[in-house]
Amino acid sequence: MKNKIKKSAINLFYKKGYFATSMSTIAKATGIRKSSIYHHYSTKEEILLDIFRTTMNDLQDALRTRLDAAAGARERMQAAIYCHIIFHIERQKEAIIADSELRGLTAKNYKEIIQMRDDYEKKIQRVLEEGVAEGVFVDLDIKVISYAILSMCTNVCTWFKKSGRLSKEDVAGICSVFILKGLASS
Amino acid sequence: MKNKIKKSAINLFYKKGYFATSMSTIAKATGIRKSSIYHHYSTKEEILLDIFRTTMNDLQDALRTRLDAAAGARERMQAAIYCHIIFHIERQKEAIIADSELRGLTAKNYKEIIQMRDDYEKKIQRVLEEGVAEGVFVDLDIKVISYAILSMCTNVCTWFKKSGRLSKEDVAGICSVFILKGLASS
DNA sequence: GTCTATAGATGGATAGAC
DNA sequence: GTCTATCCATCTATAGAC
Repeated sequence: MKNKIKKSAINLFYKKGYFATSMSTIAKATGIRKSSIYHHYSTKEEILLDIFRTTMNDLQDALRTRLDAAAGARERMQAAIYCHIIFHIERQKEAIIADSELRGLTAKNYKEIIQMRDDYEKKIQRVLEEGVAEGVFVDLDIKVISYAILSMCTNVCTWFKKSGRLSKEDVAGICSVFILKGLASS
Repeated sequence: MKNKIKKSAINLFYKKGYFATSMSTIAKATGIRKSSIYHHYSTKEEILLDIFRTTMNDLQDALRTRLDAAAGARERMQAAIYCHIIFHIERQKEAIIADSELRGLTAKNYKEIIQMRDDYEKKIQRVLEEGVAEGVFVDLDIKVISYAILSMCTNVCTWFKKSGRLSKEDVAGICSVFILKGLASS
């Protein structure tokens, strides 16, 4: 049941946003009364936090697995781009929530999630540093470029349409070629 | 006074988000009672719409001016990147609102703003097409690459810090070099 | 573990005096 | 053009029965 509530919340937060979604709407979508939700979650924010934790953890795990399986900065960057984009398409709803509902978290929870996001960014920045050290990437501003890459790959979840012209692998391929060309030292 | 209300709303929508901001909070920040707001705006949504219209119009105007002053696809793309990034830093608060509060608009207003955004995107896509036709840009997926470029340039407003290491021109320069390198045919 | 009922606060918006 | 006062809906959350 806890999972049914979470799924309803994901759909509603995705469609209407966190603050525009009420506990009674979540309850209705789940098929129970709103007071019953409080048996599983003590506050509305806890539902949001649960979604954040799951999403961020799964994203971290996916990246770790893909990075470990690749050798050399160029291949590792390509693996990271594919992984990030495909995750943000497959988990489109949660990705949009994780990307736009940070303001729904109070200080303590906010810090926890920001920490996870920072760790993730640092992994990408390390791959960029490796590439510069290996001489396969041109010398660049690691911070700005890492934000640029993550922004364009994250934002895919806002415009990608499953019924559209391109598959998720197509999009990952197009972005990957563009980014790696921009990074290349030669 | 209408402008004072708008400025308070911009600060609050930026800090807390549209749905988490109440009319009474806007009134308090403006130094009037909430009923007085309704003499200037008939609904809360109208305040948001006013912010959207102003921001989008100013952005459109800025791009038009900069594009008209540049010749050749490469220079025109560079002008667009600088223009877009510097606008999103100088008007950081409004840019974040315009980028994240679309769900606060009801159907009719939503369509109006989406139309403006689409027009803007098409201008960027036209520059990409020019570049491919001129042979200065590699043959690429215009739609995906235009979204990629706009995503990374728009998102600058979420991480840029005025007290930070880099000026807005620095950031525009770094992104511009990266993007133009990724686009170049040679 | 879900229910009915309700507390207690706050939301957007309006009426009418000045 | 701003004020006081208020309407009515809805919000998050809790109490206590079953």
